[in-house]
Amino acid sequence: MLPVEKQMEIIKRGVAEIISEEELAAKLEKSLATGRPLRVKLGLDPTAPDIHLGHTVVLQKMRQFQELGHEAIIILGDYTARIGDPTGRVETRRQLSEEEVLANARTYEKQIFKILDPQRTRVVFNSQWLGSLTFAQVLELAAKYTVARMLEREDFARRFREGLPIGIHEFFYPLMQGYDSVALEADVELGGTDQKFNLLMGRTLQKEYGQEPQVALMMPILEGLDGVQKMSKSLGNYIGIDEPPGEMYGKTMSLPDDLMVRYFELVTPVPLEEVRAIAAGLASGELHPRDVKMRLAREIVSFYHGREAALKAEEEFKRVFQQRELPEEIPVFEVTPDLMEGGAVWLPRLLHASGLVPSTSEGRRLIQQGGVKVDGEKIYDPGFKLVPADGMVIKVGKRKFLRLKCT
RNA sequence: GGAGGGGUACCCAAGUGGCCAAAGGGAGCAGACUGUAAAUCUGCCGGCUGAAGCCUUCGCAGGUUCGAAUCCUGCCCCCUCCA
Repeated sequence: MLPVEKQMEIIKRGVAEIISEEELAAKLEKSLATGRPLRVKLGLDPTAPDIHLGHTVVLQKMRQFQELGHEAIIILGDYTARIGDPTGRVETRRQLSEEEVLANARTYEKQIFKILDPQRTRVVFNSQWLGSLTFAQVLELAAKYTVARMLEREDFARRFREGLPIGIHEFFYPLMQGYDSVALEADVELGGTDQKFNLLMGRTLQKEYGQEPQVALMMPILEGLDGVQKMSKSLGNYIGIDEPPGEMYGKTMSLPDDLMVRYFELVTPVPLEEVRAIAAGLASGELHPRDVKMRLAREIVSFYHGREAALKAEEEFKRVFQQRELPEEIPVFEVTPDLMEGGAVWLPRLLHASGLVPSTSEGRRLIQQGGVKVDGEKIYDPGFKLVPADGMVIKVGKRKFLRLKCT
């Protein structure tokens, strides 16, 4: 194991807040002395099984703990998921069946292990202990906290202040999550900054149950592709870790420049000194932002798909977006007779039929805006009738291609 | 239980009888430029065989009116204050 100072440096990379650093150092000290690794806990809600880069911020941190020799414990909140987290609350979230939770959990595991070392990861379900609590035990747990203190939570406080509804049972979520820490005797709990209250709850409850409180380590919430809102699937501004290399690479390239350093720090394994050098290089103008972003894209794709796939994605990106050439693979669309009128096909209809655009009107608009090319030639006439030829290539916008097939 | 406020397009948010397919912002898309699917600027942004006209949209269902997102009735949902 590395000396405490060195461990601290690695652990502190990218973190938003640690409560508290002194306690963490003390725990590391003790761990080093006794040879007992720290138990690092991370709770995941297996309702939405698709992991994107935003989720990986905290997983990367967990990986760093693993690499330092500590014990990673992933809690799958199946118990929570089956009750149905009401936080979204506009439409009451559907309860998940046991099978669904298990299926999601399996998907989750598969994805998590793209980042974590499965040999050194313990995955547990919190139904294991929460499911067997009696009502009396639940009351005992609930009695350890007060409504006033619950309302300290920013989220609850805001909703309370603004008169938004808070379900009584919602008060139990922090309690349940905190109880997980008690059940596991966690040393450290990881989470996003939005989890602060819940992480602190773990500390409070551990003390109540006579344990040494865990260290709460919060990671920042990663901004999505738009650079403003948090990365989320529903906002569509995400990079999924199961996405194909080309998509991943391209999406990374569409990040606003300002976010590059942050991404290096939070979602890549690039060493800290190097990240600092990159930041400095960008600030001084020594490094070209585009090249830095390409490096970022390469790092991200490599992490999930390997070096080779990353380089291939990069070649493809250069070819299509820098040299404006055709991509290696173009989906083929067969022009069927029913689309044709007198040997030709109305271009917007073709675009619509092939799925390149959602409607012919949209196709017409794109044409008028100069967004459609046929064999490299821009078409401006929305009434354009195309006489299709085998192998003809249609380009819509910057990224959509289609090769025609005629029979 | 009583009094009041509100539900508008992907999101936020204007609009309170015709000028509303509905301001503005964000997101998204396209073009120009470039350094990339950055930034900036410009345009588009319900649907329709093609820009004229038509069809469908402002919580849901009816009604008044030549005409309704806007007025009336009922219903559903959300919020505030009081109890």
